[in-house]
Parts: sequence; structure tokens; C-alpha cells
Amino acid sequence: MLVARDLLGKRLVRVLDDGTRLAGIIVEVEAYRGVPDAASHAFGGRRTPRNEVMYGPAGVAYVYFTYGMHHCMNVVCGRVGDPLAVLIRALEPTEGLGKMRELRSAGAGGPGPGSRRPGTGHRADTKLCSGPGKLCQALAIGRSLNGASLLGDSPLLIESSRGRPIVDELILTTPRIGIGYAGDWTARPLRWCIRGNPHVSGPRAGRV
DNA sequence: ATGACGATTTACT
DNA sequence: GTAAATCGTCATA
Repeated sequence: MLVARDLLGKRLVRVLDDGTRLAGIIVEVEAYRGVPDAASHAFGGRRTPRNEVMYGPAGVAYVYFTYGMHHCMNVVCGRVGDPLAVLIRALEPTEGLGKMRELRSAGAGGPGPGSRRPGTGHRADTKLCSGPGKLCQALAIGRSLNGASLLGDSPLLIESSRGRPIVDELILTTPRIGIGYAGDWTARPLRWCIRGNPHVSGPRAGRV
């Protein structure tokens, strides 16, 4: 929770094998509160090969594949045995935009219908990383990074922001997206985004 | 072995 | 607004 809030404004950096740096400011996150949270992959203490890293030490990535075509990335943040995580839902891209566009328009492993059609490569920069699946595609984040450390010298890491701190007035809190099955937990305000930031996911992009 | 279902994105009506 | 794309994962048997 506190971790989720504090992640806003920090920088997510991806260093590709060839040394290319891709990065963006985190502008939207969601907290998944583990065992009691009906929306969490670890609800009720469920522990499987997929979510195993959630039970490990904090500071690593939990990357999973869903809907047969998208990856999502979380920051594991609980103590060992407590499967807490924060889903990164959107970035404001700052470095490597060209490469991101290339990755996002790549056909292989690409998005849904229409992607096979030629000539649909152009996308607005505000849509480059404006969703959990989109940012993983733009930063080439796949299951090979599941369990990878996000600290220090790593192909995927989080840096403290050198810019202005994100004050509370800039933060919008809402229910989480895409978890209508979670009963009482569906409506809980566990999503944080930077108010009005155009890179936030959804048609209204952080405006309310 | 099998079947149901996504912490989504996109295109189309 | 609705629907399609697409497959790994998990529960059930």
C-alpha cells in the first residue's frame, strides 16, 4: 500500500541485452494485498509455480502471462511468506521511445486482431505504455524476468526519481481495473495514478 | 486428460 | 458500446 503510493514518480528502467536503455516514469499502480485479497493470485494462500515468487523476498519482479497474449509486471513487496505485490499499470516513457514504438508495433507475440494487417504501425506516444500489457511489450518484459531483482545492477530496475516529489494533491485513488470477480474487494480504492497524466490507462486517462 | 478462465488490448458497429 | 484474439495455468477428474 505505502509501497504502491511511493512507486508513483519513480523510474522503471529496462536495459536490453544489446545495452539499449528503455525507461519511463511510473504514473499508475495497483496494490494486491495477498492472502485476504480476493483479486490477488495469492488469495487464500494459493501457492503455485506461477505465483511462487510472490512468496519470496521483496524487491523482485513478478511477471506473468495472461489472456494468451499479454504480460503483466509486479513489484513484490512483502516479507518472505507474505505475498504482497504492486502491479505497474502505466508509464510515462522517457528513454528509448523509438525502440518502444518498434517493440509495440512488432508482429511477433503482438496484440490482438488487426495486428497482422499491414500498415497499422503508428501509435500515439501516450498509448505506448498506458496499460500493464502495453508497457511490458514496450519494455520487452517477459517471463524470463520473473523473479529478477529490481535493485542495483540489473536488466530491470527501479530508480528513485530525481525530479519533484509527487504530492498528495496530484494523486488520484480509485478501485482497481479488471477484477469484477473479487467480491467485496472489487470496490476497494487500491489503484493510484497521477491525476490528469495522459499516459494513465483508460479512455479518461486519470481525469475524473 | 480436459475444460474454463483470465490483474488485456484492439478493432469494429 | 461489443466482440475477437489466443494460450498458459489451475482445478477437477
